[in-house]
Amino acid sequence: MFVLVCVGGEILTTHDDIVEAADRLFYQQGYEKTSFTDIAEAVKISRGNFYYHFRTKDEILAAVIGLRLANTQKLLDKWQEEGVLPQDRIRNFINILIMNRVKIKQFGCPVGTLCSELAKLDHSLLGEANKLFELFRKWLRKQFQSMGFGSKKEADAHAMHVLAFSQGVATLANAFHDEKFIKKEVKQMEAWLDGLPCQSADTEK
Amino acid sequence: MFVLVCVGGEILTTHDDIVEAADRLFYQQGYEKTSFTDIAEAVKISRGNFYYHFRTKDEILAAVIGLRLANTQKLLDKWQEEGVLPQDRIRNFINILIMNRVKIKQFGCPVGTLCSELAKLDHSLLGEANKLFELFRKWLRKQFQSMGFGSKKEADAHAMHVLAFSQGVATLANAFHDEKFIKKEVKQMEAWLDGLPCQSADTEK
DNA sequence: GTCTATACCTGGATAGAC
DNA sequence: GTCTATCCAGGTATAGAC
Repeated sequence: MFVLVCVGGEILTTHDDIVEAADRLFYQQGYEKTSFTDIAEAVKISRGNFYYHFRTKDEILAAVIGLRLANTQKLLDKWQEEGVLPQDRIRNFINILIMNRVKIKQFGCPVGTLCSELAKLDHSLLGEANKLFELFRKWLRKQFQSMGFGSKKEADAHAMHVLAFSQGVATLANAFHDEKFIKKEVKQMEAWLDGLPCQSADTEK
Repeated sequence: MFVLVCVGGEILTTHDDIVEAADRLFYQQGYEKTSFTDIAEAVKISRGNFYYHFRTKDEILAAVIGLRLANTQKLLDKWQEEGVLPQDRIRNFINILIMNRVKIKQFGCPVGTLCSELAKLDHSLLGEANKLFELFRKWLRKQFQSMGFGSKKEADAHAMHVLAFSQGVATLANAFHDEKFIKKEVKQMEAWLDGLPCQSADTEK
Protein backbone atom coordinates (compact mmCIF):
# COMPACT_ATOMS: atom_id res chain seq x y z
CA MET A 1 0.00 0.00 0.00
CA PHE A 2 1.32 3.38 -1.00
CA VAL A 3 1.29 5.81 1.88
CA LEU A 4 2.02 9.49 2.20
CA VAL A 5 2.75 11.32 5.40
CA CYS A 6 0.99 14.63 5.32
CA VAL A 7 1.98 17.86 7.08
CA GLY A 8 -0.36 17.26 9.97
CA GLY A 9 1.23 13.90 10.60
CA GLU A 10 -1.73 11.80 9.45
CA ILE A 11 -1.16 8.89 7.10
CA LEU A 12 -2.89 9.26 3.77
CA THR A 13 -3.57 6.11 1.78
CA THR A 14 -4.31 6.10 -1.93
CA HIS A 15 -7.91 5.43 -0.93
CA ASP A 16 -8.00 8.65 1.07
CA ASP A 17 -6.22 10.52 -1.70
CA ILE A 18 -8.93 9.50 -4.15
CA VAL A 19 -11.72 10.59 -1.83
CA GLU A 20 -10.10 13.95 -1.18
CA ALA A 21 -9.43 14.59 -4.86
CA ALA A 22 -12.98 13.56 -5.74
CA ASP A 23 -14.30 15.80 -2.98
CA ARG A 24 -12.48 18.78 -4.44
CA LEU A 25 -13.37 18.01 -8.05
CA PHE A 26 -17.04 17.30 -7.33
CA TYR A 27 -17.18 20.70 -5.65
CA GLN A 28 -15.33 22.57 -8.37
CA GLN A 29 -16.69 20.86 -11.49
CA GLY A 30 -19.80 19.07 -10.30
CA TYR A 31 -20.36 15.33 -9.92
CA GLU A 32 -21.64 14.59 -13.43
CA LYS A 33 -18.85 16.47 -15.15
CA THR A 34 -16.05 14.87 -13.13
CA SER A 35 -14.76 11.69 -14.81
CA PHE A 36 -12.62 8.85 -13.53
CA THR A 37 -9.88 10.23 -15.74
CA ASP A 38 -10.07 13.58 -13.94
CA ILE A 39 -9.76 11.98 -10.53
CA ALA A 40 -7.08 9.51 -11.62
CA GLU A 41 -4.99 12.36 -13.03
CA ALA A 42 -5.41 14.39 -9.85
CA VAL A 43 -4.23 11.45 -7.71
CA LYS A 44 -1.60 10.47 -10.27
CA ILE A 45 -2.65 6.87 -10.63
CA SER A 46 -3.90 4.98 -13.70
CA ARG A 47 -7.58 4.58 -14.40
CA GLY A 48 -7.23 0.82 -14.05
CA ASN A 49 -5.77 1.04 -10.58
CA PHE A 50 -8.70 3.17 -9.68
CA TYR A 51 -11.08 0.25 -9.73
CA TYR A 52 -9.06 -1.56 -7.14
CA HIS A 53 -10.20 1.08 -4.66
CA PHE A 54 -13.70 1.92 -5.89
CA ARG A 55 -15.86 -0.23 -8.11
CA THR A 56 -18.31 2.45 -9.22
CA LYS A 57 -18.60 6.20 -9.36
CA ASP A 58 -21.45 6.01 -6.87
CA GLU A 59 -19.11 4.39 -4.36
CA ILE A 60 -16.78 7.36 -4.62
CA LEU A 61 -19.66 9.75 -4.17
CA ALA A 62 -20.81 7.85 -1.09
CA ALA A 63 -17.28 8.08 0.34
CA VAL A 64 -17.11 11.81 -0.44
CA ILE A 65 -20.43 12.46 1.27
CA GLY A 66 -19.25 10.39 4.22
CA LEU A 67 -16.11 12.48 4.47
CA ARG A 68 -18.08 15.70 4.33
CA LEU A 69 -20.50 14.48 6.98
CA ALA A 70 -17.62 13.58 9.29
CA ASN A 71 -15.86 16.91 8.72
CA THR A 72 -19.09 18.83 9.26
CA GLN A 73 -19.79 17.01 12.50
CA LYS A 74 -16.25 17.77 13.70
CA LEU A 75 -16.72 21.45 12.90
CA LEU A 76 -20.06 21.65 14.70
CA ASP A 77 -18.60 19.87 17.73
CA LYS A 78 -15.71 22.33 17.79
CA TRP A 79 -18.08 25.30 17.70
CA GLN A 80 -20.17 23.69 20.40
CA GLU A 81 -17.13 23.50 22.67
CA GLU A 82 -15.62 26.87 21.84
CA GLY A 83 -18.68 29.09 21.98
CA VAL A 84 -20.05 30.22 25.31
CA LEU A 85 -23.34 31.75 24.19
CA PRO A 86 -25.53 30.05 21.59
CA GLN A 87 -25.61 33.36 19.73
CA ASP A 88 -21.83 33.20 19.36
CA ARG A 89 -22.07 29.67 18.01
CA ILE A 90 -24.65 30.70 15.42
CA ARG A 91 -22.33 33.54 14.52
CA ASN A 92 -19.68 30.93 13.77
CA PHE A 93 -22.03 29.35 11.27
CA ILE A 94 -22.85 32.64 9.58
CA ASN A 95 -19.17 33.44 9.39
CA ILE A 96 -18.42 30.43 7.18
CA LEU A 97 -19.63 32.68 4.37
CA ILE A 98 -16.86 35.14 5.14
CA MET A 99 -14.20 32.49 5.78
CA ASN A 100 -14.92 30.66 2.53
CA ARG A 101 -15.89 33.68 0.47
CA VAL A 102 -13.27 33.15 -2.23
CA LYS A 103 -14.35 29.58 -2.94
CA ILE A 104 -18.03 30.40 -2.61
CA LYS A 105 -17.63 33.16 -5.18
CA GLN A 106 -16.09 30.63 -7.56
CA PHE A 107 -18.07 27.46 -6.89
CA GLY A 108 -21.01 28.28 -4.64
CA CYS A 109 -21.87 26.41 -1.45
CA PRO A 110 -20.53 22.82 -1.46
CA VAL A 111 -23.64 21.50 0.27
CA GLY A 112 -26.25 23.44 -1.69
CA THR A 113 -24.75 22.84 -5.12
CA LEU A 114 -24.26 19.11 -4.49
CA CYS A 115 -27.84 18.64 -3.28
CA SER A 116 -29.22 20.63 -6.22
CA GLU A 117 -27.22 18.59 -8.70
CA LEU A 118 -28.18 15.24 -7.18
CA ALA A 119 -31.84 16.33 -7.07
CA LYS A 120 -31.75 16.97 -10.82
CA LEU A 121 -29.92 13.72 -11.51
CA ASP A 122 -32.54 11.97 -9.36
CA HIS A 123 -29.56 10.27 -7.76
CA SER A 124 -30.04 7.55 -5.16
CA LEU A 125 -27.52 9.25 -2.84
CA LEU A 126 -29.48 12.51 -2.67
CA GLY A 127 -30.81 11.46 0.71
CA GLU A 128 -27.29 11.01 2.03
CA ALA A 129 -26.24 14.42 0.72
CA ASN A 130 -29.26 16.02 2.35
CA LYS A 131 -27.99 14.74 5.70
CA LEU A 132 -25.38 17.49 5.44
CA PHE A 133 -28.18 20.04 5.52
CA GLU A 134 -29.85 18.11 8.32
CA LEU A 135 -26.71 18.23 10.47
CA PHE A 136 -26.62 22.01 10.22
CA ARG A 137 -30.36 22.29 10.73
CA LYS A 138 -30.40 20.23 13.92
CA TRP A 139 -27.35 21.97 15.31
CA LEU A 140 -28.79 25.42 14.62
CA ARG A 141 -32.12 24.38 16.09
CA LYS A 142 -30.34 23.32 19.27
CA GLN A 143 -28.67 26.72 19.49
CA PHE A 144 -31.96 28.56 19.10
CA GLN A 145 -33.51 26.36 21.75
CA SER A 146 -30.63 27.25 24.07
CA MET A 147 -31.38 30.90 23.34
CA GLY A 148 -34.75 30.39 24.91
CA PHE A 149 -36.98 29.47 22.00
CA GLY A 150 -38.51 26.63 23.95
CA SER A 151 -40.85 25.52 21.21
CA LYS A 152 -38.99 23.17 18.93
CA LYS A 153 -41.10 24.41 16.04
CA GLU A 154 -40.09 28.02 16.52
CA ALA A 155 -36.42 27.16 16.99
CA ASP A 156 -36.55 25.05 13.85
CA ALA A 157 -38.10 27.87 11.86
CA HIS A 158 -35.20 30.10 12.89
CA ALA A 159 -32.70 27.38 11.97
CA MET A 160 -34.23 27.04 8.51
CA HIS A 161 -34.23 30.81 8.12
CA VAL A 162 -30.50 30.99 8.82
CA LEU A 163 -29.83 28.08 6.45
CA ALA A 164 -31.89 29.69 3.69
CA PHE A 165 -30.05 32.93 4.19
CA SER A 166 -26.66 31.25 3.77
CA GLN A 167 -27.82 29.43 0.65
CA GLY A 168 -29.23 32.55 -0.96
CA VAL A 169 -26.11 34.57 -0.27
CA ALA A 170 -23.86 31.81 -1.62
CA THR A 171 -25.89 31.44 -4.82
CA LEU A 172 -25.87 35.17 -5.59
CA ALA A 173 -22.23 35.68 -4.62
CA ASN A 174 -21.43 32.91 -7.07
CA ALA A 175 -23.60 34.34 -9.86
CA PHE A 176 -22.43 37.94 -9.49
CA HIS A 177 -18.87 37.10 -8.37
CA ASP A 178 -19.36 39.53 -5.55
CA GLU A 179 -17.58 39.24 -2.20
CA LYS A 180 -18.74 42.58 -0.86
CA PHE A 181 -22.32 41.41 -1.11
CA ILE A 182 -21.48 38.54 1.24
CA LYS A 183 -20.10 40.94 3.83
CA LYS A 184 -23.14 43.24 3.61
CA GLU A 185 -25.61 40.40 4.02
CA VAL A 186 -23.66 38.82 6.87
CA LYS A 187 -23.83 42.12 8.75
CA GLN A 188 -27.59 42.24 8.23
CA MET A 189 -27.93 38.68 9.43
CA GLU A 190 -25.93 39.40 12.56
CA ALA A 191 -28.14 42.40 13.25
CA TRP A 192 -31.19 40.17 12.87
CA LEU A 193 -29.67 37.69 15.30
CA ASP A 194 -28.92 40.40 17.86
CA GLY A 195 -32.46 41.71 17.53
CA LEU A 196 -34.11 38.39 18.35
CA PRO A 197 -35.98 38.29 21.65
CA CYS A 198 -33.64 36.27 23.83
CA GLN A 199 -35.44 34.94 26.89
CA SER A 200 -32.47 33.15 28.36
CA ALA A 201 -28.83 32.88 27.39
CA ASP A 202 -27.72 29.68 29.01
CA THR A 203 -24.51 28.02 27.95
CA GLU A 204 -25.86 24.51 27.99
CA LYS A 205 -23.98 22.08 25.81
CA MET B 1 -41.50 23.04 -42.52
CA PHE B 2 -43.65 21.19 -40.06
CA VAL B 3 -45.91 23.50 -38.11
CA LEU B 4 -48.25 23.02 -35.19
CA VAL B 5 -51.00 25.37 -34.15
CA CYS B 6 -51.06 25.59 -30.40
CA VAL B 7 -53.96 26.43 -28.10
CA GLY B 8 -53.05 30.07 -27.85
CA GLY B 9 -53.11 30.36 -31.62
CA GLU B 10 -49.35 30.80 -32.04
CA ILE B 11 -47.53 28.80 -34.67
CA LEU B 12 -44.94 26.45 -33.25
CA THR B 13 -42.17 25.33 -35.57
CA THR B 14 -39.98 22.30 -34.93
CA HIS B 15 -37.29 24.80 -34.00
CA ASP B 16 -39.48 26.24 -31.26
CA ASP B 17 -40.50 22.77 -30.15
CA ILE B 18 -36.86 21.86 -29.65
CA VAL B 19 -36.14 24.98 -27.64
CA GLU B 20 -39.16 24.44 -25.41
CA ALA B 21 -38.36 20.79 -24.82
CA ALA B 22 -34.73 21.63 -24.09
CA ASP B 23 -35.86 24.40 -21.75
CA ARG B 24 -37.96 21.94 -19.76
CA LEU B 25 -35.33 19.17 -19.75
CA PHE B 26 -32.44 21.47 -18.82
CA TYR B 27 -34.53 22.60 -15.87
CA GLN B 28 -35.62 19.14 -14.77
CA GLN B 29 -32.43 17.14 -15.43
CA GLY B 30 -29.73 19.76 -15.75
CA TYR B 31 -27.83 20.80 -18.88
CA GLU B 32 -24.97 18.30 -18.66
CA LYS B 33 -27.23 15.34 -18.08
CA THR B 34 -29.64 16.14 -20.92
CA SER B 35 -28.57 14.48 -24.18
CA PHE B 36 -29.59 15.09 -27.77
CA THR B 37 -31.42 11.78 -27.60
CA ASP B 38 -33.50 13.06 -24.67
CA ILE B 39 -34.52 16.19 -26.53
CA ALA B 40 -35.11 14.40 -29.84
CA GLU B 41 -37.37 11.88 -28.11
CA ALA B 42 -39.31 14.65 -26.37
CA VAL B 43 -39.89 16.44 -29.68
CA LYS B 44 -40.45 13.14 -31.51
CA ILE B 45 -37.89 13.72 -34.23
CA SER B 46 -34.78 11.73 -35.11
CA ARG B 47 -31.39 12.69 -33.78
CA GLY B 48 -30.19 13.31 -37.32
CA ASN B 49 -32.92 15.79 -38.06
CA PHE B 50 -31.90 17.58 -34.93
CA TYR B 51 -28.73 18.90 -36.47
CA TYR B 52 -30.66 20.62 -39.20
CA HIS B 53 -31.97 22.99 -36.56
CA PHE B 54 -29.05 23.24 -34.14
CA ARG B 55 -25.47 22.42 -34.90
CA THR B 56 -24.21 22.12 -31.33
CA LYS B 57 -25.55 21.67 -27.83
CA ASP B 58 -24.28 25.15 -26.97
CA GLU B 59 -26.51 26.60 -29.69
CA ILE B 60 -29.53 25.01 -28.04
CA LEU B 61 -28.49 26.35 -24.67
CA ALA B 62 -28.11 29.85 -26.13
CA ALA B 63 -31.61 29.59 -27.60
CA VAL B 64 -33.01 28.36 -24.28
CA ILE B 65 -31.43 31.23 -22.38
CA GLY B 66 -32.76 33.63 -25.02
CA LEU B 67 -36.25 32.23 -24.55
CA ARG B 68 -36.03 32.53 -20.80
CA LEU B 69 -34.77 36.10 -21.04
CA ALA B 70 -37.66 37.05 -23.32
CA ASN B 71 -40.24 35.36 -21.08
CA THR B 72 -38.77 36.98 -17.99
CA GLN B 73 -38.86 40.42 -19.58
CA LYS B 74 -42.50 39.87 -20.58
CA LEU B 75 -43.38 38.88 -17.02
CA LEU B 76 -41.63 41.91 -15.52
CA ASP B 77 -43.34 44.21 -18.01
CA LYS B 78 -46.70 42.72 -17.11
CA TRP B 79 -46.09 43.26 -13.39
CA GLN B 80 -44.93 46.77 -14.14
CA GLU B 81 -48.24 47.55 -15.87
CA GLU B 82 -50.52 45.72 -13.46
CA GLY B 83 -49.15 46.89 -10.14
CA VAL B 84 -50.01 50.30 -8.81
CA LEU B 85 -47.60 50.52 -5.91
CA PRO B 86 -44.00 49.36 -6.21
CA GLN B 87 -44.55 47.30 -3.05
CA ASP B 88 -47.27 45.36 -4.83
CA ARG B 89 -44.98 44.72 -7.76
CA ILE B 90 -42.26 43.38 -5.47
CA ARG B 91 -44.90 41.20 -3.87
CA ASN B 92 -45.53 39.73 -7.32
CA PHE B 93 -41.92 38.71 -7.47
CA ILE B 94 -41.93 37.14 -4.02
CA ASN B 95 -45.10 35.29 -4.92
CA ILE B 96 -43.42 33.36 -7.74
CA LEU B 97 -42.20 31.09 -4.95
CA ILE B 98 -45.79 30.27 -4.05
CA MET B 99 -47.01 30.04 -7.64
CA ASN B 100 -44.23 27.68 -8.68
CA ARG B 101 -43.83 25.87 -5.38
CA VAL B 102 -44.50 22.40 -6.77
CA LYS B 103 -41.80 22.67 -9.41
CA ILE B 104 -39.39 24.45 -7.08
CA LYS B 105 -39.77 21.63 -4.58
CA GLN B 106 -38.84 19.16 -7.31
CA PHE B 107 -36.21 21.01 -9.33
CA GLY B 108 -35.23 24.19 -7.50
CA CYS B 109 -35.15 27.65 -9.08
CA PRO B 110 -34.65 27.52 -12.86
CA VAL B 111 -32.39 30.56 -12.81
CA GLY B 112 -30.31 29.69 -9.77
CA THR B 113 -29.72 26.05 -10.67
CA LEU B 114 -28.77 26.87 -14.27
CA CYS B 115 -26.29 29.55 -13.22
CA SER B 116 -24.77 27.27 -10.57
CA GLU B 117 -24.36 24.45 -13.06
CA LEU B 118 -22.83 26.64 -15.76
CA ALA B 119 -20.47 28.17 -13.19
CA LYS B 120 -19.16 24.71 -12.33
CA LEU B 121 -18.90 23.70 -15.97
CA ASP B 122 -17.03 26.96 -16.56
CA HIS B 123 -19.34 27.33 -19.55
CA SER B 124 -18.93 30.21 -21.98
CA LEU B 125 -22.65 30.98 -21.77
CA LEU B 126 -22.60 31.56 -18.01
CA GLY B 127 -22.58 35.31 -18.65
CA GLU B 128 -25.75 35.03 -20.72
CA ALA B 129 -27.48 32.97 -18.04
CA ASN B 130 -26.51 35.52 -15.42
CA LYS B 131 -28.43 38.13 -17.41
CA LEU B 132 -31.56 36.44 -16.08
CA PHE B 133 -30.49 37.40 -12.57
CA GLU B 134 -29.58 40.86 -13.80
CA LEU B 135 -33.05 41.42 -15.25
CA PHE B 136 -34.65 40.69 -11.90
CA ARG B 137 -32.05 42.70 -10.05
CA LYS B 138 -32.53 45.84 -12.14
CA TRP B 139 -36.29 45.55 -12.06
CA LEU B 140 -36.35 45.10 -8.29
CA ARG B 141 -33.94 48.00 -7.87
CA LYS B 142 -36.28 50.19 -9.88
CA GLN B 143 -39.17 49.26 -7.61
CA PHE B 144 -37.21 50.08 -4.47
CA GLN B 145 -36.20 53.40 -5.99
CA SER B 146 -39.86 54.11 -6.67
CA MET B 147 -40.55 53.34 -3.02
CA GLY B 148 -38.37 56.26 -2.13
CA PHE B 149 -34.94 54.73 -1.72
CA GLY B 150 -33.38 57.49 -3.73
CA SER B 151 -29.84 56.19 -3.46
CA LYS B 152 -29.28 53.64 -6.18
CA LYS B 153 -26.89 51.82 -3.88
CA GLU B 154 -29.43 51.34 -1.14
CA ALA B 155 -32.16 50.29 -3.57
CA ASP B 156 -29.76 47.80 -5.13
CA ALA B 157 -28.90 46.32 -1.75
CA HIS B 158 -32.59 45.73 -1.13
CA ALA B 159 -32.96 44.17 -4.57
CA MET B 160 -30.09 41.79 -3.91
CA HIS B 161 -31.55 40.97 -0.51
CA VAL B 162 -34.86 39.95 -2.06
CA LEU B 163 -33.10 37.93 -4.75
CA ALA B 164 -30.96 36.13 -2.17
CA PHE B 165 -34.03 35.38 -0.12
CA SER B 166 -35.78 33.76 -3.07
CA GLN B 167 -32.70 31.69 -3.92
CA GLY B 168 -32.23 30.48 -0.38
CA VAL B 169 -35.86 29.49 0.00
CA ALA B 170 -35.84 27.66 -3.34
CA THR B 171 -32.68 25.72 -2.50
CA LEU B 172 -33.96 24.55 0.88
CA ALA B 173 -37.48 23.80 -0.34
CA ASN B 174 -35.82 21.61 -2.96
CA ALA B 175 -33.50 19.90 -0.49
CA PHE B 176 -36.14 19.26 2.17
CA HIS B 177 -39.07 18.82 -0.24
CA ASP B 178 -40.99 21.25 1.90
CA GLU B 179 -43.74 23.51 0.56
CA LYS B 180 -44.86 24.78 3.94
CA PHE B 181 -41.44 26.25 4.50
CA ILE B 182 -41.89 28.35 1.36
CA LYS B 183 -45.15 29.76 2.66
CA LYS B 184 -43.66 30.58 6.07
CA GLU B 185 -40.67 32.38 4.60
CA VAL B 186 -42.79 34.29 2.08
CA LYS B 187 -44.91 35.61 4.93
CA GLN B 188 -41.78 36.75 6.76
CA MET B 189 -40.49 38.42 3.62
CA GLU B 190 -43.75 40.28 3.10
CA ALA B 191 -43.62 41.47 6.69
CA TRP B 192 -40.09 42.74 6.10
CA LEU B 193 -41.29 44.56 2.99
CA ASP B 194 -44.17 46.18 4.84
CA GLY B 195 -41.82 47.25 7.61
CA LEU B 196 -39.44 49.10 5.32
CA PRO B 197 -39.37 52.87 5.76
CA CYS B 198 -41.30 54.06 2.72
CA GLN B 199 -40.64 57.73 2.10
CA SER B 200 -42.83 58.01 -0.97
CA ALA B 201 -45.14 55.60 -2.75
CA ASP B 202 -45.34 57.00 -6.21
CA THR B 203 -46.69 54.85 -9.02
CA GLU B 204 -44.13 55.89 -11.57
CA LYS B 205 -43.61 53.41 -14.36
C1' DG C 1 -37.13 19.14 -43.51
C1' DT C 2 -36.84 14.66 -42.15
C1' DC C 3 -34.91 10.32 -42.07
C1' DT C 4 -31.11 6.29 -41.58
C1' DA C 5 -26.58 5.09 -41.17
C1' DT C 6 -22.46 5.88 -39.35
C1' DA C 7 -18.01 8.03 -37.60
C1' DC C 8 -15.61 9.26 -33.74
C1' DC C 9 -14.77 10.10 -29.00
C1' DT C 10 -15.11 9.70 -24.07
C1' DG C 11 -17.21 7.71 -20.20
C1' DG C 12 -17.61 3.77 -17.02
C1' DA C 13 -16.04 -0.69 -16.14
C1' DT C 14 -13.26 -5.37 -16.57
C1' DA C 15 -9.29 -8.79 -17.24
C1' DG C 16 -5.07 -10.07 -16.49
C1' DA C 17 0.16 -9.22 -16.43
C1' DC C 18 3.46 -7.61 -13.16
C1' DG D 1 -1.42 -2.35 -5.42
C1' DT D 2 -0.43 -0.77 -9.70
C1' DC D 3 -0.21 -1.07 -14.42
C1' DT D 4 -1.73 -1.81 -19.70
C1' DA D 5 -4.99 -3.33 -22.75
C1' DT D 6 -9.50 -3.70 -23.85
C1' DC D 7 -14.71 -3.76 -23.96
C1' DC D 8 -19.05 -1.62 -24.40
C1' DA D 9 -22.52 1.96 -23.96
C1' DG D 10 -23.63 6.40 -24.80
C1' DG D 11 -22.46 11.01 -26.15
C1' DT D 12 -21.81 14.58 -29.99
C1' DA D 13 -21.67 15.28 -34.64
C1' DT D 14 -21.71 14.33 -39.94
C1' DA D 15 -23.06 12.42 -44.66
C1' DG D 16 -26.19 11.50 -47.67
C1' DA D 17 -30.72 9.28 -49.23
C1' DC D 18 -35.48 10.64 -49.58
